[in-house]
Amino acid sequence: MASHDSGKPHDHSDGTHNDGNGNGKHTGDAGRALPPGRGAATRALVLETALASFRDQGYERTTMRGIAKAAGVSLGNAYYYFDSKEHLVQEFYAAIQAGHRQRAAEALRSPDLADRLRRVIHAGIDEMTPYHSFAGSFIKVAIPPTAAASPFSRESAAARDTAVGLFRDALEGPAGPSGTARPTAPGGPLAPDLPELLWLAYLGITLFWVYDPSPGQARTRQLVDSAAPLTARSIALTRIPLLRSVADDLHTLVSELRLKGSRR
Amino acid sequence: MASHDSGKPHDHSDGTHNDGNGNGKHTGDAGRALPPGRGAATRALVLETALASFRDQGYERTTMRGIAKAAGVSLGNAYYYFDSKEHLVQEFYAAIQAGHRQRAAEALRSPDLADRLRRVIHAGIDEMTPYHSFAGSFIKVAIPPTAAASPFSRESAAARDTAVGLFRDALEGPAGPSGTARPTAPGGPLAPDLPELLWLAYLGITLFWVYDPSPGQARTRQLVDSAAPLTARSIALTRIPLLRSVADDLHTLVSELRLKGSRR
DNA sequence: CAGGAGAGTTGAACACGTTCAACTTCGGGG
DNA sequence: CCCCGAAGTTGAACGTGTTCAACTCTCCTG
Repeated sequence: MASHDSGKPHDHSDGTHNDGNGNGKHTGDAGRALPPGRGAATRALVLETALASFRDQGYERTTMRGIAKAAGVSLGNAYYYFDSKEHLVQEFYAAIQAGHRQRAAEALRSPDLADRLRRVIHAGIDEMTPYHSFAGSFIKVAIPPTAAASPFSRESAAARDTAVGLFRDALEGPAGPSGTARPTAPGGPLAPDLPELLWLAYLGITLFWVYDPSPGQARTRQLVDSAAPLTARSIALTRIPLLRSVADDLHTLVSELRLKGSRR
Repeated sequence: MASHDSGKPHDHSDGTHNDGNGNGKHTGDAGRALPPGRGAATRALVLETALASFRDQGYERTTMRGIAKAAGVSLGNAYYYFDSKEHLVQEFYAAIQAGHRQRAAEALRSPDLADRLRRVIHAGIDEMTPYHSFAGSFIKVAIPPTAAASPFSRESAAARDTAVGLFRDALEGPAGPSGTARPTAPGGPLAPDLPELLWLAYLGITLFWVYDPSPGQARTRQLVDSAAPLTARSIALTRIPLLRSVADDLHTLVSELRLKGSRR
């Protein structure tokens, strides 16, 4: 059932890809509310209400009826903009990831690869920390491979690309004075795959974090501190046959998973 | 709410641990139906019906009302024996794990550690394979750390111990002719933790399997074939400082996770 | 044999996520 | 000025997991 993907609100122009502007997330605040879609304000209102509810009630206790009521719209209206509660969670992830990107900006300027990795990952954990108590319920929505909120889903493609790009930047390091070549770009036979592999490892760390019962998730922090320099060192050693073959296996795997993700 | 854990059916003797017989899972078939608890037959009936429904409809499409109807009992009666749909899934996991244990028996007789590991893990995948298409929804129930069906939950303690024991057996290898010392028991500084670590790795492989889109999950099979000998080799190398420190980190982590699991 | 305590069982009822046919609003063409 | 179609909006209704007060049955006690 429901094999056709809808994308309800702005779905004019049947077959085309809707590249132009269509996806007007939210207008500035509440100023001009006409050209970018009259319902954009409503959409933004519902979304903000939902995110706030997620923030201080968690996933389970957040109710579609509650969101609608708090936003002052009808239940059905919330569903007009978001196909499901799960899609709301997807937006939640997107928001977190935008925050991650922002927090990580400074870390990317470090000259040392291990340091960049370490700080980028810590930045992600910083961003997620307020939600740790709800993480268990949130991850439930993201885990099923067929879920829209899955990191591998087609719906998450944009967020995924941004996240992978973040690790690409971390690998490449800061650009020198204008025109200078990057000093620390790591080479190696599987360099093109590294951003995605690091992102995958980051997902693993996130899973670890979800289960981490230590106060303030200190153990996750420690894991990051240990793993970052080790990873940086390993990257320099990908020429060694043993590591090389493991990396090749991982590469093939990631390719297949990517295939799966783009299908749905 | 509902902070008190019930364990409804056979809950006589308030404070004691209920060690004697209490947990009569199912009587033989339908013969004598008196001493082991009059409702044991009903419980078994509901459970079997539920497992069958899981098997050929998956988790989502299986309905508590559907189970009750198919079993010929009322909805509330099903809830009398199983606190929630999730607890039914937990029994499902237990059943799979029992099947795993059985399938793995032969593999444990191999004299080579890598071979034992490989075959034990393959046996587990064999057991799960019929459910791969539903695995996404099943794992959703097991992922939240607070879930009863979580591998780390107190409710899963028995199943967890059995699974860890399976890997302990795989590590120790077959006993020689009666009275002979085991030939291949691996030593090393963190030997006591190895069973649990292997079980943890097995969970990771299971997660991989859930996401594996390759036909027949061939890639998971290949991963197992690659990882098993590599793991066996690594176990012999735990004296090397680098691996040793990683192992120590993992040890502390596992200890903390175990704490978390026993709380709830 | 009467009584009763507890296991076993029932179906109504609740809150939730989701769907849907109908209604309202709005902008532009006749 | 009216009207039309699309965007936006509404609340009822469906099926779900779960809870609960009440009922029946069984067996033991007196």
